Order: sequence, then C-alpha cells, then structure tokens
Amino acid sequence: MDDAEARDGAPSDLPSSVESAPGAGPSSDLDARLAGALERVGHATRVALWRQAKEHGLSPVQVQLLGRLATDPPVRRRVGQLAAELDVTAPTISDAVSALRRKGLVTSGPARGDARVQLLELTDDGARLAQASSAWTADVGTELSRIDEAAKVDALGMLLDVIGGLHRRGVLSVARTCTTCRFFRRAAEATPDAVHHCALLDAPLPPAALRVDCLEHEAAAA
Amino acid sequence: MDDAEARDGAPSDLPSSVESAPGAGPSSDLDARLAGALERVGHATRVALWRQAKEHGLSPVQVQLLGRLATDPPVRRRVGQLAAELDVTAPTISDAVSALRRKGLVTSGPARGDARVQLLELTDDGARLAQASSAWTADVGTELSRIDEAAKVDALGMLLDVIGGLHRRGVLSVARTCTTCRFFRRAAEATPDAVHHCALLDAPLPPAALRVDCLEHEAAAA
DNA sequence: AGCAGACCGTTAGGACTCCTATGCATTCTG
DNA sequence: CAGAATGCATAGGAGTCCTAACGGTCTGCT
Repeated sequence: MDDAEARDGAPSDLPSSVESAPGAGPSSDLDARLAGALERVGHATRVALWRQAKEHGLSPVQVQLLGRLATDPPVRRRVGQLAAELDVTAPTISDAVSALRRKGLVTSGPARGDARVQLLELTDDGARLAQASSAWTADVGTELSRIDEAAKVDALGMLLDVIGGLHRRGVLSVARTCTTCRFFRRAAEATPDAVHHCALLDAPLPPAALRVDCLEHEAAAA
Repeated sequence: MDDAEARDGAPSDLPSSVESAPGAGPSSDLDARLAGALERVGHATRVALWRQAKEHGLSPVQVQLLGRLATDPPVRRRVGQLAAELDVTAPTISDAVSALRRKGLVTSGPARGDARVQLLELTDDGARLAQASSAWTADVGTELSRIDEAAKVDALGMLLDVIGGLHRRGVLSVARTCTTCRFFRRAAEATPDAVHHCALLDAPLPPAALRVDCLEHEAAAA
C-alpha cells in the first residue's frame, strides 16, 4: 500500500533493530519496554480526554475539572488544590473555571472563614456532564474486564509503586494513594499472609483494595 | 497546614467515601482503580514531557518528534506517519517540523521516487538533543528497577493487551506492538510452556521480549 | 497521451492550553 | 498594627491543536 519508502533498507537486515541490549544490566531492557508501554497508554489517555472534551463542547482541562469536582463528598473545591492535582499553574485553572462558570456548569463563592478562597461547586448540569464525560474510565474499564484478575491486582500494586516514586521525584505534585498516606501501615514483607492496613479506617487493605485517589488521604512526611 | 477548610465535614464520616461498590460486578471496582492508576501515570508522562521540553528549549511535540526520529534505522521519517503515531493532524506536525528545521535539528528532502513526500532526518545536533531529552524513559526506568521482575513481565503483557484493545477501539491510531503484528504467532493457551513466536525474525518471543514499538511491525488485518 | 481524482504536505486562521509577571484582597506573624 | 505570606484574578505571549483551503505529484481510466 503505502510502504513505497517505508523501509528502504532491505527488510531482512534485522540485527540492527533488535532491541535487546545484552550487557546493559539485569532488566534495564525490560524496564525500558515497560516505560514505553506506560508512555503509550498515557498517550491514549490524552487522546481519549481530548475526544471526550470535543464531544461535549468542552476543553480538556474543563473535563478534568468536572471529574475532580464530582466526588461525592467534594473535597477538592479550591482553585489552588485543583491546580496542584493537575500539575498546572493557578491561572490555567482560573481561566478554565471562568469558562465553566460562563457555561453554567459550576458556581463559586467565598469560603466562610477565609474570604480569599473560592469554593467551587457543580451545578446540576455540571454534575450531569461530569458523569457523561468520564467515559475514559469506562472505556478502559471494559478493555480491562477481559484480563486475568490476579494479573490486574499485581499490576495495580506496581502502578501504585510507580506513582509513589514519581511523586517522590516531583513529577507528580499530588498523589493521593494509599502507599503515600500517613495512615498506611505496610504489611511486613517477611510474613506472606500479612495484609496492609489503614489506620484511619482501621480496616485491612488487601492488595486489590488499595486506593489510587483516596478522599481521606493525608500526606505521609511531616 | 492548609487544611483549614479542606474538610468541613467531620473527618470521621467515612462511609460515604468508601470506594467499594459491592454489587457492581465481579471486578469492575478493581478495573476502575486500575484505569485510574493508568490515567495518573499517563498524566505523569505528560508532565515529564513538558518538563523535558522546557529544559531543552523545545515544545512537547518537538521532543516527541526527535524521539521518534532517533531510532537506529529511521523508519518514521514522513510527516503523515508521525502525525498518525502521535494522533494529531498533519498541520500540527508540519508546524513543529518547520520549527525544528529553523533550529537546525532536522533536515528534510523529497523522497526519491515520490516527490510529494518529505523525508525527515536528524542533524547531529538533533540526534544529541534527542538523546538528552529522552529522560522520561530513564526516569521511570530507574523507578521501575526496584520492582520485582516477574511482576513487571506480567504487567508488560497486560499493558500490551490494553494497548491492543485501545488500538482496536480507535483510541490509538497506531500500535506497533507484537500482539497486533501480522508476524505474531500466539502460543496456544492450553500448553503452559509454549511461547509466542515471531514469524519475521523466526525467533521465540518470551513474555519479557514482547515489543512495544517494533520497527519491523506490520499491521495484522488485511 | 491526457485528464480526473486521490494523495502529501503546507499555509491560514481561530480556540484553547500553558506559562511568567503583575496586581489586589485577605490572612497570618512579629 | 505594619510587613510578609497566601489565594485568586488579569494581561500578554508562545505553543498546541483543530478545520479549511491550496498547490504539487502520483495513479488510473479512457
């Protein structure tokens, strides 16, 4: 079809493109692959977000804001908080919020007790739209439903470790995961059947129950 | 410190925020968590990309282009190809390419045999910068190096399945993974020790060797 | 041949995303 | 009760995206 110049070297000179780097360490090659796969999935999230936005006449940031505001007890209602979680500056959020306000999807008012902060709130229309535009999760969710349960539990644990590491490195400025929470009590590695524990809920945390975005999260380090 | 109004409900009214939805299906809750974690990691890729770009005086798309052009046998040298892989339109790439050309990081010329297409090529400076700005992979790579090997192999397989699914759904317009390649020979599920096989390389493909972005990839369906 | 139509890449113009820098109001601190 | 710090908004500019329209090139058809 269109492979006229897609490969101008002979298709059989494969060695140069074999990815394995034999002496580069125990699993650095695997790590690179895994990083590449994560990057690709991340790219997909971006595409899906953009698509959602266009479909509903919103912008990507606006969709993200609606999603963040839609939690049942709304804990993230301030411009500064939202900016931190999305890793953008306050002006970017401020802009998007005024657009949402103009569209009648959120309202805002000064917080009682501190007249500087604006507390945001979804309107009914906003809540409806937040519901409708959260389809990325559903989209990937159906894709995930086919996959082996145990593998997913393992993968979740790994991703939480990665997220924690990225937070420690300052790539993510906010990570509300169990593993970075001050209430998290890690099970001893030595005892195989031990399970993590949440000191706030005072409840066991089996690997499949670890949270990615816990509303009660409080940062670990003082 | 700044939790003045961060929770105005009593900190102990937890039930409403417990994420588990008991009757929502066997693992839909887990799937949602996993999707959330992937979304979060995806967000991190975006942040890291932006940071790389700023550090080297480039734009995000420009960094991505340098990375794509930096493979040893350069297979992606056309504007249209690059647009498809990054899931943007041709004008977006065209803009970024002229910026890179202006900065002396890439050169381009008409392909022999078809004067419509422009084949891009990195200059020495461009190759250097491509190397320097690929640190996301390294960054996550070091983060990954601490994690259990077997878990990573499983996770890689899962991510490849997800990428394949996203490609099938049209979220990703290009996926150069083994599992979507016409040369891929999947091992029979029944036989436990069987291993996948690549019909082009005529070589076995153990789970840890599956590629995310194979240069020899050719799409499966006709 | 020769012409229509498909294809590739560029240009033009507009909405949105981001940033830095600045300003104003409010709250905290000494 | 100043002075510093905090929280948000505004202004201006570079970059990311899109859709639409345009010339140059290849292909297929008669």
